[in-house]
Amino acid sequence: MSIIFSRQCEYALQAVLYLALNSNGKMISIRELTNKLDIPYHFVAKILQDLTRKGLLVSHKGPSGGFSLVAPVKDITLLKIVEAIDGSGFMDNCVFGFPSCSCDNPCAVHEQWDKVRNSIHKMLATKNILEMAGETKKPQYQIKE
Amino acid sequence: MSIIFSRQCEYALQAVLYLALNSNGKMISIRELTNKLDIPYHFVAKILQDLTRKGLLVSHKGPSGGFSLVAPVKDITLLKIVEAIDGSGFMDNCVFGFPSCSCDNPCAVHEQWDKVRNSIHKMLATKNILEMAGETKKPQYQIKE
DNA sequence: TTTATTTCAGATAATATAGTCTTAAATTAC
DNA sequence: GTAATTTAAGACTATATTATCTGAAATAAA
Ligand code: FES
Ligand code: FES
Repeated sequence: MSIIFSRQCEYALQAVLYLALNSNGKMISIRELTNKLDIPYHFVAKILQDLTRKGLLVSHKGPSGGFSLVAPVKDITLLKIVEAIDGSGFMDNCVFGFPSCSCDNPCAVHEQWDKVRNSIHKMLATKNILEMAGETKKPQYQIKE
Repeated sequence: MSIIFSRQCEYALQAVLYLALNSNGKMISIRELTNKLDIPYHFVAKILQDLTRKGLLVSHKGPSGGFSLVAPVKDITLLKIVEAIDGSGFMDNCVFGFPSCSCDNPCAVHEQWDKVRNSIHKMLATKNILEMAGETKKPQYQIKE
């Protein structure tokens, strides 16, 4: 688990990136996806269903069914996926866990943390999924045959 | 819970900062500390014992006993506390949760994440606890009479 | 129409994290 | 020495997160 996201969220990110890279028109099944990425079938199934309900994916049942990204891929950023799973405000809390995080009564690292927050936000929000896909060099995503 | 640390770790940070601000030679009891910070007594007790075993705090039993920071306060950074609780390598993982995080086969945000990592490291490692204490403006730490 | 494939939904189990309770041991103050 | 205070340690409970299992519903292909 990365320090910033839940497992669910990580799986969501991996899956969406896989869809962006490997679905050329066709749909991709949970089976293929979880096999390739080596992540748990049923658990990920639930996550994909969730993302579908939230309008980020489309699904289709039956043979040759599966999941794919919704049409306007350019609008999908990592941030949208993260917010769909971990909720917006996933970065609003104080590093020390103090009840409130504000400039009025800051903790010792509030100012620096604010900069880190901005960096993370930029990291998640500036590129869309297709652009992300191009920059990924993970063996799991090597398109085969 | 902040996105980067466990509850345990947050409590540890809060507690150590409290000790830095409020112990003027004397020891501070778990009771006082957890009351002031409004955090769970027994749970925090265990954390403080842990930090004591790891040499960051000293403890003393009996009336007027309690905890205080070890002598060379200048050497104690947030990073040391975090590493004592969440372990070192708490920041080594890939944002996407991919099995390995390296420059050889980077994910789409690896490069940017590396910068964030450095910022966080700097945030935790550059100032010692006493310096931190001075910059904190939380009502919980208002020193009373 | 039948069969195979696939998502969908809900129940259940396993694990990790957070938090509590109880008793013992040490120490101080009287 | 006795009583009060405080940390130490271990068992226990609660909650959240992660993961699995089962069966139903939809769909496509034969
Ligand atoms: S108050 Fe601590 S990060 Fe904002
Ligand atoms: S490979 Fe993803 S952050 Fe390094």
